[in-house]
Amino acid sequence: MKIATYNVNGVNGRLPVLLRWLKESSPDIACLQELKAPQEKFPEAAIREAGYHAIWHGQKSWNGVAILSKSPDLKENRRGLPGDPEDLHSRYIEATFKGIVVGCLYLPNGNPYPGAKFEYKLKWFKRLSAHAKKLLKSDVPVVLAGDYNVMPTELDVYKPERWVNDALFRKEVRAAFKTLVGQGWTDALRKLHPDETIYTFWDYFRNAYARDAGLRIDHFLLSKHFDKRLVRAEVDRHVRGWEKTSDHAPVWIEIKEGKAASRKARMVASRKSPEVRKSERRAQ
DNA sequence: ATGCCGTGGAAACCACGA
Repeated sequence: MKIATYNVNGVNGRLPVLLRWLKESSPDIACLQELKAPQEKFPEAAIREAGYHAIWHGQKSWNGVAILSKSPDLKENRRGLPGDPEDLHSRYIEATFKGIVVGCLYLPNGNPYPGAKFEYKLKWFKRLSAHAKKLLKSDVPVVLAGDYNVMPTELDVYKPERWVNDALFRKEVRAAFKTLVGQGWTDALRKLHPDETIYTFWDYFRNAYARDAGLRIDHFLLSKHFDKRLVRAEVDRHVRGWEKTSDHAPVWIEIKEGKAASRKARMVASRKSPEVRKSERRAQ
């Protein structure tokens, strides 16, 4: 099973590139970020034509996340993170697919530092960590994929010293990422490529892609259920070289369909919720 | 390394991204 994440930077402006990549890469699941489109302007028909079902949470002008799936067996769990009803940004959508929970996230950029946007980023990070902890506790296989807007270590930045006071690399943000991973998550790309320089983003200017002046900010965090199921983790970096392309490249993982996990998934899927049990007891 | 490019939306410029 192939699961991808791609910050498209405008789903309508990027549609030809997105469709070209979907056809070439053919992921089973694709998490998209930065749709930059209101709910009703998501290009659902074109994406269906390309063979994908979709759930999405749009927003006028900015943000916006979607999960695409070849199979119709994709059930939305939630949109938005719990913990702040005032937060109206479309930055999180979550679904269950074949017994796997897939969280698609677009963590706030946080610049400039210091400032309100940076504080918002840290708060959003805390809410993500709280939710991630609950997901781990549920003991269902979970994939948290998306644009985290964090370079976790110096290996993930072409020139670390230039980024120390940037919201993507500030020590508070790196610490937040470390705390999150410390709950028991696996950084899939790093697990399979421990010492490699890997980038997922290259700035549009200063010829950044040609100079390979990149950042690794798009990540896959996996629950322990995937420890023996993760087969590959790669960046489709050539896509960053296409005409009219996003400043991010797609990132993807390949996982084995493991029998144990399937049994587990079936068990979880058939488990009755406490509410259902309660109402059944009442009915007796 | 300062938004130099790119996107979207509203109004021929501005907000925002990383």
